[in-house]
Parts: sequence; structure tokens; C-alpha cells
Amino acid sequence: MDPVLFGANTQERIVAVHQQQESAMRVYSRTADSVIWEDADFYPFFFLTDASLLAGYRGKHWVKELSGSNAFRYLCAFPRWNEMWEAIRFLIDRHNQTAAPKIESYAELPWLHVRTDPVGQFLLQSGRTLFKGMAFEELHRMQLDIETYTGHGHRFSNANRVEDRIIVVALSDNRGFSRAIHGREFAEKELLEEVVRTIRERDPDVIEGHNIFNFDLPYILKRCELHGVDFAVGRDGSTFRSFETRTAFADRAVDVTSAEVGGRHVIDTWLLLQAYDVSKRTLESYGLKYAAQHFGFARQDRIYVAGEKISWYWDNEPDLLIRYAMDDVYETGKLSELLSPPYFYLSQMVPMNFGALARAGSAAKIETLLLREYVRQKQSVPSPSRGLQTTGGYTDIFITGIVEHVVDVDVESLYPSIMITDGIAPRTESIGVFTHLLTRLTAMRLDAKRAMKAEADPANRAKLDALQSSFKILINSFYGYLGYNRALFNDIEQADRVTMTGQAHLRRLIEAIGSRRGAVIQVDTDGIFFSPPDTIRGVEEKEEAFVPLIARELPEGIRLALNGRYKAMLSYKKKNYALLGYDNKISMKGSSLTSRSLEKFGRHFVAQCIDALLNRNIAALHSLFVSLWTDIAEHRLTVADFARTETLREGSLAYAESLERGERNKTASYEVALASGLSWKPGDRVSYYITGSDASVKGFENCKLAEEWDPTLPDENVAFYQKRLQELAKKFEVFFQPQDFRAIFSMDDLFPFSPDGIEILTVRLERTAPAEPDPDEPRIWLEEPGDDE
DNA sequence: AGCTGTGGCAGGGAGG
DNA sequence: CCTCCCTGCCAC
Repeated sequence: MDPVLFGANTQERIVAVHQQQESAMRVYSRTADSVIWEDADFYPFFFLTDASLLAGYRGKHWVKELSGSNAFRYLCAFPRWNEMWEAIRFLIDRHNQTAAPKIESYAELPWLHVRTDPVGQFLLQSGRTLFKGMAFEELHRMQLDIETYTGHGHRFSNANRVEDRIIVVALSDNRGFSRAIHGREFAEKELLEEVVRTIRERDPDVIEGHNIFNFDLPYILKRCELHGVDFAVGRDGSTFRSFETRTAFADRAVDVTSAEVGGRHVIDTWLLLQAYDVSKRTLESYGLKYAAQHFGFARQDRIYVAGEKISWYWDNEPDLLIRYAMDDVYETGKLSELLSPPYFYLSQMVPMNFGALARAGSAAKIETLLLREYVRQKQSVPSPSRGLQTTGGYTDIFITGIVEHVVDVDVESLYPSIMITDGIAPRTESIGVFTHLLTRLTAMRLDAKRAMKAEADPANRAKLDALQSSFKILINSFYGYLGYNRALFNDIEQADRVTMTGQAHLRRLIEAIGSRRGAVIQVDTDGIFFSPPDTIRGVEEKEEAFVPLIARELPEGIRLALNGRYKAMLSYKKKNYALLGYDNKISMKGSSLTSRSLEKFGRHFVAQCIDALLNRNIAALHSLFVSLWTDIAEHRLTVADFARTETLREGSLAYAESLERGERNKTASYEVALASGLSWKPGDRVSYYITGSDASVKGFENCKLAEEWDPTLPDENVAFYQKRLQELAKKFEVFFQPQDFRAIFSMDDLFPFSPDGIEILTVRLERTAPAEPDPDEPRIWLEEPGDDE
């Protein structure tokens, strides 16, 4: 096993590490038949740029000068945690007492670098990792879910609503145990104590829940506090330690009240689900019930209870409510089985504990791997450099309209491959760990994938799949790490080198396709949609053989793969298109076609129009438009159809302040949330609709919560929604001659609508780069000359 | 304390 | 009308 990747101490099976007090550390190791704990033997430390900063510090400490020429050249170690905190306080007082405003956080000191998470630092320094050599199935995982009694409906679950009480705690584990502890048998205080007893008796390694961090755990802890119950479910009898954290998922950040407990790991499947969706982008919601349906493990007889009906069920049908809670824990277990194994296997490599790994961002994972090796080799560590990346992926569009017989090729792992073949690494990374890790991870991933394909046993296959996807998580983060402003080992110039090289590869491929009489439709970063030369178009074997032909333009180590073949493609704009498969399935991509913030009627309308276009059914376009127009006019749509659902990314305070400073304008979604008097937190979603009678009303002055809509007195703004429909129809303007477009998308039925003679335009857009079209060449891909604006 | 990147489109509001 | 700017959402 590679020690750089897996750490030292390769035999030891550590189950968990826990910080017990400020100064104590417990390590829980597993023996053959039981779980034992032992004290840890290690020294807390931080890095300094200059050892003289600590001159005059009286407490016991050791200073080690590190090799290399990076910024942090000294490692200062201390006998206990308390002594390290004391030294940090000394540094702040001594070197910043005159600075105004006074520095309150050591994170702001450029000459000090300290990882203050004791567990993380222990793993980092000791070179140990968790669950070494274990299979996921060997984990003892327990699922938990609570139901609360509110007496009346509630919209946002709120752990601080102390007047609500817990009526059901459902528990299950992967060893056949399941039990509902509920308020028909216990008063709440006794109920909570029974939960503590049960968890300690079962003694699971992992506690799992869906949104357990932001709901179940804070709620339980709050109620325990009220009753004076010590929720001491830790292996050493300790209780939960909670702390606010922010987790970033692509472009949105989620605030989470994380919690840890001694000797166990907490896994929140709600977070895992969002991490999963960052790359997949297929989920409509992050709810447990939706996910269970989506992944296909919802039981046939599963009980569904709407959130606001829970109290009613408790009063009238308690057994059903209990079954509902048990169904929840069952689905939580299944969801975790699906999503958490890659993180479990990562915990055997990365010096973070399982629970922390499932919450951490990808840059943090890479950094701990680098840092562990730097500490082991006693090498100095660089400080982050600031900068802005100047380039990204290459995106372009060459043809709009409908193209028949389309091939999609993509460069496999474009950025990692470039980094490996060109040896791109941070210049400050002086001992070659970055490239070593990336190369080894890539090789191991390929091995795991190969082994998976050869494996017949489904259980082993699943394990290998989890293993290869844990490698993938890391591999894909190396490029992002380079450009991350707060990374110790960042290097913005090298990040630009990666993207520029990627752009060059793509342009070469585009040229290669064009010179062989193929027609490129759209390009995005590492993938190309094109129409193959007419001599091979639509013939599977020939199209497959075409791929290696153009791949010859790429350097050694950069591989091109056939990603898909399609019966037709509707190319709309950059990053916006729809595909019709040979199985007649349609998939749509792009914010202007599939955005979740589009009203439901709009999404449906766009999807139906695209279906009609791809199947060249012009008559259907017209009838879709006409029927929807009259449905709106006659109030035949319900609020679910025309409400808009948007995410509130800012809290109420941040929104108000932002308005105050004139940095943003009033927005309907926020105004509706404010007017309702509900409190919300960033990430909550709100549904609203537009009222009034004028199509040009200001949204923020004429909006109402979706739930306020009354079907007997529909007050939605008919003119506004009809205008919306027209705007949506405008998306399809580019596909028709102006007079045809007007005929299709209009209510004018002076003459009956006839699709005869209407053609769908396919337009080659004016381009200067990369390859100028030869005017003498026949434009084989053109179906209509079109008016190119 | 904890938070990978760039590129592109839509829609709304403010102001010319 | 139009342009600018901001936010939200999405592709990769």
C-alpha cells in the first residue's frame, strides 16, 4: 500500500478518534470481538514562518526547523492542547496588541498556520487513517428519525420551537434491529432516556439520518436540555458537541449545525444527496421520500404523512405515524448504503474521520493528503497566494436548429489527464506529492474499474464501484484545488495552464472534425457534439471508427471517447440543447430549457414543444400554445402549475442590509417570505405567484405565497402569465421564418392553422474561429439557408 | 476551523 | 424602448 496515499500504520483498525476535552484525545481501536479505547500519544503543533515570533514564550514547547524554502519554515509542538492554545494566545497578544481592529481569529495571522481540529491534526501527524482494510458491510450503522408534535401545522421545522415535543424516535440498524420508541409508552423525558439506553446498548459505529444535523439532532438536544437529560450516547459516555459549519455545493452554500460524538460517526444523507447531485444534476428535490422513489427503494406499502398532518395522525392514527417513521429510517438506511460507501473508503486514505469526510469539501481532502506527507518528511509548507484565474473551459456553438444523427465525443478526464501528461503541479509543491498522488490515484482508479468489470459477485462489484468513485472524488478535485484562493498549495498560473491546454486540445479536435467534413454543433469544455460526414452518418460502426481517427490529433495520454449517439439534436444556445436518442427518449440540458425556477406550466410547455420539434410535429406546437393560453385565461391551471419556486440564498437580515446599501433590488421571492412573517434560513425555498391584472406589474409588489391561493377565488394575474407563455414561446423563434413563427404561436384563428409548408430552420452561425468555412464547399449539413442574424 | 473552478442564459428592476 | 447590473440556476 502506498503510504503517501494511505498513511502509515497500515494494520491498525481505528474506528474513531475523539477529542474529549480541550486537552484530551481518545482513540477507539477495534479488536476482533469488541471495541476498546486507548489514550493517544502525540503532540499538537502549528506552523510558523519565523521561530523568533515565539521568543520569550515561557511554556514548554519544541521548535523544529523544516527543510525547503516555503513560507512556513518552523513547526512548533506542545505537550498538551492547553499549552498550544496558550501559545497562540501569546502570539496574538504580543504581535497584534496595537493592531486596530484587534485580531480576533488566528486564521487572520499570515505567519501562523494551525489546523485547530484536534482529531484532524492527530490523524495528520500520526499518519493513521480509519477503518483500515474494512469493508463497508462490516460497519455497524444505525438510522434515526424523530417525529414531533406541534398541535397545529408548521411550515419550517425549527429546533428552537421548544413548545413542540418529540413523540416518536424511530431507530433501526443494519443488523436487523428496529424499534420505535414513542409517546404512548413513555413521557418525553423517559422516552429520551430510553433512546440513550438503546443506542448505547446497540453500540453502532455510525448514526445516520436524513437532515439529522439541521433537524433531528438539534431538536433532540434541545428537548434533552429542557428535561435535564444527558444525551450521552458517545462510546465513552460523552454527549454531542455541536458547531456551525458551512458546506459549499457547487454554487450554493448550506449552513449546517454539525455534531460529533465520541467513538461514533454521524452521517447526514441529506448532505450526501446534495453532493451526489452536484455532478449528476438529476434530482428535483433533496427530500427523503423523493430520493427513495428516484433510486427505486421505496416500499410498495410505504406510509406517507404530510408534515402538517403529523399531529393529527398522532391523535387519531398513531400506529400509522409510527409506521411512517419506521419507513423513514428504512429509506435512510438504503440511501446511506447507496451514497456513503465512497466516503467510507476515502476515510481509509484521507486523514480525516468518516463523519468529517462526508461533510468536507474536496479541496480540504486534497490538502490534508499533501500536508500529511509534508509533516512526515519534515518539509516547510507554503502559504496561499492570491490571484484570479483568467481562463476556463472553451464553450462555443456553431449550429442552431435541429440536426439529425449526432455524435457526442468527450475527452476522458480532461483536466486530470493534462495535469498528468504535462506534469502540472503547484510550483510551491517542492517534494512532488501532488503529481505522485494524482498519478497513483488515477492508476488505482483504472485498476478498480477494470476489476469491477471483471467481477461477477454483485457485492464485490458494489465495493469496487465505491472504491473507484472515492478515487474519482479526489482526482476531480486536483484542478479546482490549484485555483482555490485559500489553498496552501494553490497556484493560479498553473490552473490557467491546465484550462488553456484544454482549450487548445478542443480546438484541435474541432479542426479535425471539420477537415473530415463533419459539422461541429456545440462544444463545452471537454465534449463535442457534431454531425459526422454524410458518408458515415447514422451508421454505428462507422461513427465509432471515426472517433479514433480524430483522436489522432491529441497528444499521448489524452484519450477521446464516444459518449453517445443520437437520432437528433436540438441545438438552442451554448450549454442549452436537447437530445433525441435512438430509443426515442428525450433529454434536455441548460438553464433556459430546464430550470427548476421555471413555472411548472412553463417547464411542461417547453418540454412538449421540444418533443414536437424533434419529431417535426408543427401542428402540435400550435395546439399546445392555444390550449395553454385558454387554460390560463379560464383559470384552469392551479397554483402548483403557475407558482414559481425559488431558493432564498440570503437570510432575512442579509437581504435587508443588501437592500439598504442599494446593492440589490427588491425581489418577489424575498418580499413574499418577509410578508408571510415566516423566518427562513439561506437555502430554504419559497413558492409564490403573481397577482394583479396588468401584465407589466412589478413582481415584488404583486406576489403572494402559493399556499395563499384560493381555487374558489383565483386571483393569479392572467395577463402576466399569458405574457410569460409568449416569452417562453419566443425561445423557439430562431427555429422558424418570422411569419411561420407568428402563425404557430398565436391565438389568431381567423383561418384554421395549417402546418403545411412550415420548415424548421437549421442555421450555421457566423464564425471567425477556429475554422473558416470554405465558401466553395457544399454545406451538407444545411437544411434551410435561414436568416443568420 | 471547516467553503474546488469558469462560462453562459434568463429574468427582474432601475434608470436613461 | 434600451442597457446595465444583480441574482438564480445550470453545464462541465
